[in-house]
Amino acid sequence: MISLKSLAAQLGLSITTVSRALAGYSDVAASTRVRVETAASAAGYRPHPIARRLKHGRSEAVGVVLPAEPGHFTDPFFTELLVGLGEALARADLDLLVTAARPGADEMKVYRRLVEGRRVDGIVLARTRVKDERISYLLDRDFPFVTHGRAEERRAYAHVDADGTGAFAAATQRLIELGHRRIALVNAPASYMFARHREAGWRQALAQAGLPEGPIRIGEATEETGFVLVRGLLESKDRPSAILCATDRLAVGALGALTASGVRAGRDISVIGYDDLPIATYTDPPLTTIAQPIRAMAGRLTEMLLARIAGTPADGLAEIWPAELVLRASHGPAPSTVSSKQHQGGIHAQKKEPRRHL
Amino acid sequence: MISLKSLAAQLGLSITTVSRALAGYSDVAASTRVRVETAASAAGYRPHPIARRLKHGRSEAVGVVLPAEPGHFTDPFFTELLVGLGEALARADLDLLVTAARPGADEMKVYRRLVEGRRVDGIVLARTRVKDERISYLLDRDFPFVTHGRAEERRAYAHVDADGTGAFAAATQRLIELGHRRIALVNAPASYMFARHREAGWRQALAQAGLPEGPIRIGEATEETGFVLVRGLLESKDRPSAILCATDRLAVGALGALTASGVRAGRDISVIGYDDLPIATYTDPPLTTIAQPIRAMAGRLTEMLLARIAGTPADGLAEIWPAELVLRASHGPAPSTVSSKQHQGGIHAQKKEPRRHL
DNA sequence: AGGCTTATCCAAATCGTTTTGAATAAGAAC
DNA sequence: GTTCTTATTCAAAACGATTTGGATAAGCCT
Repeated sequence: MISLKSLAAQLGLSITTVSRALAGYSDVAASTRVRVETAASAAGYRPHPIARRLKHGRSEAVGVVLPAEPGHFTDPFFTELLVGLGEALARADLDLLVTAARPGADEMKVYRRLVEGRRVDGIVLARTRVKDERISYLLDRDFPFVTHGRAEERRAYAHVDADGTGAFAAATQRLIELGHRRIALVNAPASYMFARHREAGWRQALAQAGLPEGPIRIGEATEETGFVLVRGLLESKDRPSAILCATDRLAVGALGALTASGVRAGRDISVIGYDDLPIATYTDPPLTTIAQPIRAMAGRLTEMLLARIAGTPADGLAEIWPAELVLRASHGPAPSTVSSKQHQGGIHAQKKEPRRHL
Repeated sequence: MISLKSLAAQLGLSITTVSRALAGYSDVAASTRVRVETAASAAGYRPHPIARRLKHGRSEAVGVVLPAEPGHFTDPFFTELLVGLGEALARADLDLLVTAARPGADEMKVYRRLVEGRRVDGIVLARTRVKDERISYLLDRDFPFVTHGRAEERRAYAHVDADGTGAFAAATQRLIELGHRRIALVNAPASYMFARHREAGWRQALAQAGLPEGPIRIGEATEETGFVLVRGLLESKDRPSAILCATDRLAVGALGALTASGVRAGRDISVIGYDDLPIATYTDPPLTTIAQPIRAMAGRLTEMLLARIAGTPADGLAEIWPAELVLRASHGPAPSTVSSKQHQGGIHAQKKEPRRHL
């Protein structure tokens, strides 16, 4: 509310001295510094952020663009990332600017507005795509940014990603050990890098076991898609005994489709998801899934972004974090082997081995 | 990238003229205006937002504070609100500033930072509480804000809310019509205004039917709470035949508890939620719940906030919107009456009466 | 021709900081 | 007593826009 000018007038000092006293410069007498500091805190003085930003040529803000699909709710993954970023950025005294844009035509306009309108000092990208126009645009402009996820891009860019390939390979391998021979993949569109990684993990484990690839179905990562795709899978002739879903939302829809068809999830058909949403514990049966520490990753992304803004080159800033397989009851032994083998995994999995790292 | 100064120099005009030409003032010759406009668009000139903000004394931003519970994911309701606000604000060329704060001690500090640090021109509040410190603080300061939800506050404040009372009364009444006599309420903490409203609706319908109040259980609005509370309810001596849950997340936990106890939801015990999250269609059974048009409400909230920022008094700015009961299969006739009466509602409810307004 | 509009342009002030480059005074060194 | 440090303070110039209050010149009227 009070400005530096009035504070200076009130103290009988120049604006310069007051400013420098508060900024901790050594060229102001200790006695005046104390006098200024007490007056400042008494008056509740805070430097006007906008004036400081103008002077410094920085916006002290970081941008995130939420994908605003017309009908759908936003993925909880995004919110979680947002909270993590918000907390970490607040510590660095940076604002988090959130925009919503429907992916497609509008989207790049929104990014251009942020960058060319100098509204933010840096950008956080998520849900990266294989050929990600946003990444090439920001690299071209040499604008600081970090991504959650990777992309096909030869130039270096700062990123943190979960090892979706490793996680899905481990999940697939576990299903194979449980006797499953036809393991389907319900995936998000191949344009998303995370979909590609998870698919690679699935393929890798199948190949390693010498198994043929199970059926693949692809659609947007929503519950509805999961429902529709799995319903189709149940009717197909190469009906799988296990289904890997690229996200928990797909898995929830998958469980719904199984239930609607009278198929017992975790017994007749195993389902594994990815994200470990809070819902996953309370589906019927509880969903076996893969967890990534989103908030911690958001913290690391923030550190990287601050470094990039400060001028650090992107070269070394790349980390792949392990993702954790969370065993619950939506998976179990393949039906054909259930009589011969001891029941492992399945409904008791959670008790026996509550959480295990990859 | 280019400043007004350099653009003016390039054109051989003064800064003033260029500025006024672009702002559309009448005191610049038509010919110069065209010349300026073409040069500006050729150079890709955009006024530096920070400079404009400093000059205008506005921050051109609106703040929202996300509740960042340490362990839990953020409620999808909030994200949906965020997306709606983001879209509407972008149209008004305002930034949306998102901060995360754990409710409690930190929280007011965050709001004070936004207000006293002049970081935003207005604030959007959600999940209002009965005695809401945030509201009284903002009113005391005469700072523009709008709320999703109401509070106990005699002064006027701009708000949009759903008629949770009406919706829960209608839901309860429907359960009563289906023969339920003991209808429990699994509620969020009474400090939340939405919890109080929904409870009032439940009470109202019970009183109107001359029924005694069923058991009440209260806890934070998470799946886990719903699970724990409903498990307790099943063991209690006054076990209900229907459970109203204040949110879908509670309802999801409730369904989990029923399943874990071998109780058939929608047949043995009816469950109704509130929010119509995407998950609600895919629970087993699909969840009967109440939907509010969050994005549209966010749009209206934005309009109100813009008006408040422009100086409109808060007096007339108050709207209660109807909420829609979405009939699915998690509710049905009370078990004791199922043999005598025709099966109505229940699993077929969705087909017979897919969506009905209150 | 002198006065009055009208049209067009611009210098300078302002928003609230930060920072550069002195200016001043006091004490130390000669 | 002069010069040189050192300590302390401040005026003024930025940052990039908007806006006030002229200034200038041309056209019109009497």
